[in-house]
Amino acid sequence: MSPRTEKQFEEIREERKTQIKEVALEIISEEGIQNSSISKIAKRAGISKGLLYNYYESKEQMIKEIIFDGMDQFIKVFDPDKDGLLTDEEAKYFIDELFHILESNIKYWRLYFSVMLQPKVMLLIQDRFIQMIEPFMKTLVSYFERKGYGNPYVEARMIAACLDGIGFHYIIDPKGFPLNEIKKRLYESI
Amino acid sequence: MSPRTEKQFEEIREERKTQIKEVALEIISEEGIQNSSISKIAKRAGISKGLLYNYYESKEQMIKEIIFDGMDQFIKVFDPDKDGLLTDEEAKYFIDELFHILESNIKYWRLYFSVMLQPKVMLLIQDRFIQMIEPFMKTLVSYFERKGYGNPYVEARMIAACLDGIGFHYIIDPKGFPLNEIKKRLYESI
Amino acid sequence: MSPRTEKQFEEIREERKTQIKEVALEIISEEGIQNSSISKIAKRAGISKGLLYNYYESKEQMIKEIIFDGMDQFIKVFDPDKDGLLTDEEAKYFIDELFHILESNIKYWRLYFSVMLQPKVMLLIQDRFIQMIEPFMKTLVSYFERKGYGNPYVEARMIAACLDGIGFHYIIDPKGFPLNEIKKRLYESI
Amino acid sequence: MSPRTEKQFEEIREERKTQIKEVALEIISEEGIQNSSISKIAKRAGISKGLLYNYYESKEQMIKEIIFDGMDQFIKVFDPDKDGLLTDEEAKYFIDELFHILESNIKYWRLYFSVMLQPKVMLLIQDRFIQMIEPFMKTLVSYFERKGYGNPYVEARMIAACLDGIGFHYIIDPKGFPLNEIKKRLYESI
DNA sequence: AATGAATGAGCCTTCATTCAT
DNA sequence: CATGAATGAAGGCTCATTCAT
Repeated sequence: MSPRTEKQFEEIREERKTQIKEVALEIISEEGIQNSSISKIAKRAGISKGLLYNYYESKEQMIKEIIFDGMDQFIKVFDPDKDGLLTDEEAKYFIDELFHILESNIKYWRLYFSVMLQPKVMLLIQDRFIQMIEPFMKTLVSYFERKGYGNPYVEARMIAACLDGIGFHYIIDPKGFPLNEIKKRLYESI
Repeated sequence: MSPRTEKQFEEIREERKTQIKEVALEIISEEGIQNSSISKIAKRAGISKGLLYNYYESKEQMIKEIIFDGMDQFIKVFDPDKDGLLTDEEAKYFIDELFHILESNIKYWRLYFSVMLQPKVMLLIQDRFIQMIEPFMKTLVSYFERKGYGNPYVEARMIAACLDGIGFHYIIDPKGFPLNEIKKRLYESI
Repeated sequence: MSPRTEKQFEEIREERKTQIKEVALEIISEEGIQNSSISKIAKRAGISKGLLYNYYESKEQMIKEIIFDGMDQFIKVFDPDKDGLLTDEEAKYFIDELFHILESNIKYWRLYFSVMLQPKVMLLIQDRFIQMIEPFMKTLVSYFERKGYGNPYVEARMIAACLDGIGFHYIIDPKGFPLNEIKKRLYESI
Repeated sequence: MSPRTEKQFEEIREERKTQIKEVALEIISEEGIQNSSISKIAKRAGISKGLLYNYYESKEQMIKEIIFDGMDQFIKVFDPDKDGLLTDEEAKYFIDELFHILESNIKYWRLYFSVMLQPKVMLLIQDRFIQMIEPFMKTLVSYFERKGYGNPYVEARMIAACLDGIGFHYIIDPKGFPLNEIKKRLYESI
């Protein structure tokens, strides 16, 4: 049994952090950011408050990391080859994936919308957010350009808004919202 | 000095309530419901915390009243003759008005989205909300039925989601979002 | 119609004050001193808070007056001819009257015991209280002296304590406490 | 430094809880339940308000625990062999003990009387109180029955009331009240 | 690495009292 | 005499964060 290398420690640390984030996201999605106390999170994660602060310097930081994780996931599915060109196939793939993420991760999206509505919190993640959203918009615009739309920029903002609207309505009413039909309906629009 | 008449008191009350509601809405739109403390609201309104409770029996009640005010405004502009039939003209009028309200009342819409995301707050207004949204959806569905859409219900949910998405994007980025172009773009879709 | 004399004004004032005191005592006996806000009292008395302060300079003063009123009532029935001599007849009369006061004025006695338990409040009424209780005790002692008791002072303190105990138990459990039988039982002891 | 063991934490908790209860009882006995704020208690105990809530989930709970502690003490001394039969010897022992408890724990008895007078607080402890007082009364009644009293129930209520009266007068005036003589006087009555 | 006791600022709310009218 | 709007201090409670062990 050789002593654990630094890398192994790092891995263990990351695993722990991920576990904590999962618990935190769960609680936040159940009760909102403000009602999710560090105490609750630590307790459900099975660790002490003190230890939690060993992993995250503050509640704010922890939430930031959770949000960033979600963003990363989003970036992965959009324009996967990062060539800035969205083929028809990639567009369909993107929508499929987006709806998949939405469905499989309601908790995250509740947090996402919550954060967007709190300017003070938004400030914390703004840079990263823009960094995520910009290539997305550019690619979309160029996509609609190639499709020959009169005002591709407006079209891009329109589709982006609609996608958020769909996400919003889905998380508000996950059982009632006809997510699949909406997805099919979307195929026709793009 | 004779005491103030009942009418004078009534006037004072109305003015104060309105003033408080305005300040509260402003702060809520800046910081979210949870971060808007009674202290902050009272301070910005230039009154004591105690006085606020002279006008609203609780923070909850205050928020409820603010939300209801906004709902009333919304109800007024949709299907104004309340016949359940949305003519093409009325549809256009509705969109115009909706965008107008949106533009002139960003603060309220921030509150609206905040509320939607907080089940606890939603509970407070659920009844009134359903009462507002149901005829809206019914009318929309019948509108798309008459237009010959294959799945009018999905179409209605789609448009509702998109409208919310547009609102959402607008309040997040009021300066950058091309509201007018989006409006025109919407005319074509309906 | 001659203008009201000062005396008449004084009478009206006294009537009002009495009415307020009655309401106050009622509320206090229902909810305790602390939970009886000036607002509630004024509202139930049908006047404004401001006016109440016209009659009493503070809540404390008002309560003081209510307590003093009760004491006066008590003094009246004990040794009515104020000769310091308690005849057997007067003793019986006193007990009768005491039990009558107790029964007909539970509200007051709740307040009385409450006040006795709050040293800070007691301080306010101490002087008057001693002034009331001293002749009572003296008379009692001399009564038991004449009866030939070995330790008349102890006997007096004993009976005084028991009377308070009876009052206490009665107000705690007015329906269950056998007040009449206890009264008869008392006749035998004196 | 290794973290504290569970046992160490338990010890700290026990000590703190006891310390808090002592201070709370002291303040309550000085100012009554309603005037004893958590602030005052925490301040005199030399801890922060927040910490108090680490030990008691509410002011109510804290008071409940304090009251129950006192009740337990009382139950111990009455009819110690729990056979429901009070011998003459046990009766004397009980009185001795009762007076001893009274003398050594004035603060608690102030609380006891306070609680009796506050229906809201009484509700919290009613069950436990009845459970305590019922066997006491039953035993008393049967005691007087065996002694051949005409109305043993009335006699029991009478003695109970007198005992409370004595307690009441003692806590109101601990220095002046002739507790020892009263005790001797009581021996004769039973 | 790990614990949870401890802090302190802040939250919502209540209420005796004052004061312009 | 009469009103109730307005104040300000205090009350019960919560919670992110720190720290001795």
